[in-house]
Amino acid sequence: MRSMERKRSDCIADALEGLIFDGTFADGDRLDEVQLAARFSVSRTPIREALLRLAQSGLVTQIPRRGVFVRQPGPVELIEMFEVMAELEAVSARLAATRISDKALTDLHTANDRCRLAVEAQDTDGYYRENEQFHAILYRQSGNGFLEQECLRLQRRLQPFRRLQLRVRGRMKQSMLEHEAVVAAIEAGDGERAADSVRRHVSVQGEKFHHLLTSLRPAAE
Amino acid sequence: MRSMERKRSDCIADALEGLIFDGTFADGDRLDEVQLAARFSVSRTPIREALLRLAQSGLVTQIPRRGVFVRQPGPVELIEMFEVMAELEAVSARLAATRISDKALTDLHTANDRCRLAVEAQDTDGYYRENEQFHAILYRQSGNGFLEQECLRLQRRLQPFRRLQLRVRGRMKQSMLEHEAVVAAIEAGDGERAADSVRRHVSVQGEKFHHLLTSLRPAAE
DNA sequence: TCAAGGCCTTTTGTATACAAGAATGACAAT
DNA sequence: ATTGTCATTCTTGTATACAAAAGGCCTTGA
Repeated sequence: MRSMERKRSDCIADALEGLIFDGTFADGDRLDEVQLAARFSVSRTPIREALLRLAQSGLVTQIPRRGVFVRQPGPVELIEMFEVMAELEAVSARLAATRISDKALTDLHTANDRCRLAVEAQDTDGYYRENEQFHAILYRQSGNGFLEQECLRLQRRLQPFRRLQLRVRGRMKQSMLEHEAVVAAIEAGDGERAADSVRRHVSVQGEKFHHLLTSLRPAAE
Repeated sequence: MRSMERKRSDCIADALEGLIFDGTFADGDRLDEVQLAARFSVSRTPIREALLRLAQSGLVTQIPRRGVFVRQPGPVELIEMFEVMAELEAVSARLAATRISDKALTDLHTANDRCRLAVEAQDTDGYYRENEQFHAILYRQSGNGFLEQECLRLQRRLQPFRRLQLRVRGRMKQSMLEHEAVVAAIEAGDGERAADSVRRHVSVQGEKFHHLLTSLRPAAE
């Protein structure tokens, strides 16, 4: 197995991602290299490499000779991202419907059962985790490794927002029902129906989130 | 407008991309930092930043404490990438069919006309350029800026391979016919038909490329 | 008082210096 | 002869030093 050790800059990048996600750094904040260097007790070099990675994944924008700034997607961009996520996942499901293995199908059922348990226990974090697992199986069973990676990438980017919308009352239960529809379609080997189910499932997330946004900021521009 | 100046490391990243695409650096080659620094007459720092960017976009893999190595996608991964490209473009077309503006529709016709001229002139490079323009209009008219960016990103990654498959005899003419079908569907506002046309159009590219690959290496593993 | 220009500070971008890990080669022991 | 171990060396990862550019602030002139 090849070296699993990660560079300091990678750890820092992950840490910064977390700090952005949990709101420590808000949208528009400038990330000062020397401050961060002090905070992590390293020199500017690994900080810069970490920031470069974040810039590539779109979490920050890098304005030459000015600095890097946190860049949270606005409402419009978020809706766009959810739309793309929905389509990517729909493709995954369509492909998975015909390519899925028997074992993976049972895994899918298992994941869904765990989701149900989490719903009954009102365990939002648990539901979030098992839900991710459910979707990850679909990505994997698309039989397209590249598609799988792209799905995971976007899912990761949308993570904090997906999490938020789960807080909407009754959302978890509804989400479960949508899962059932997806599983049924996959089990029937009906690619188009699976795609539609998943697309709707993810689109709803985007809509819920949008609703949440507008209700939180009634007088925003 | 915000600063258009690019850092040296960005230029180097672009240059390295070119060197990888044109085969100067073959698959598996190690990219030595000091050699590259000498070649570009800079220090290791901007080289490292450039390599980091390439690693993020997947052109090279970075093995900690070992170095970075050129990583061209193998046949399997290429097919996977073309499949995803086809689906992304299909989504673009489906959305564009209902969202496209009148002006963009005429632009689409114009781009297609230019493609036709290039075909008649047997101008492969010209066709490639105008074809790109044609597709770019579709991305843009999806009305989803994020989707547009993702399409452009993947298109860029597949660029050298798309170019290759155009060399197949009669491919340009067939490609033109497929374009016509796409335009017709878009004009009719039929999203599903547009999506199917585009999906087929791009899938064919992948298949042609695959055929080209296997014919070039008849005894490969 | 306000505006314009220049200096100074602050911060990024690049170069170099240093440290630590990995590969390679030699040498010894079985 | 082969294998294992140690040391040397080469390369990457990190720290620091230096340069250049952007922004702020003060001064000065109208």
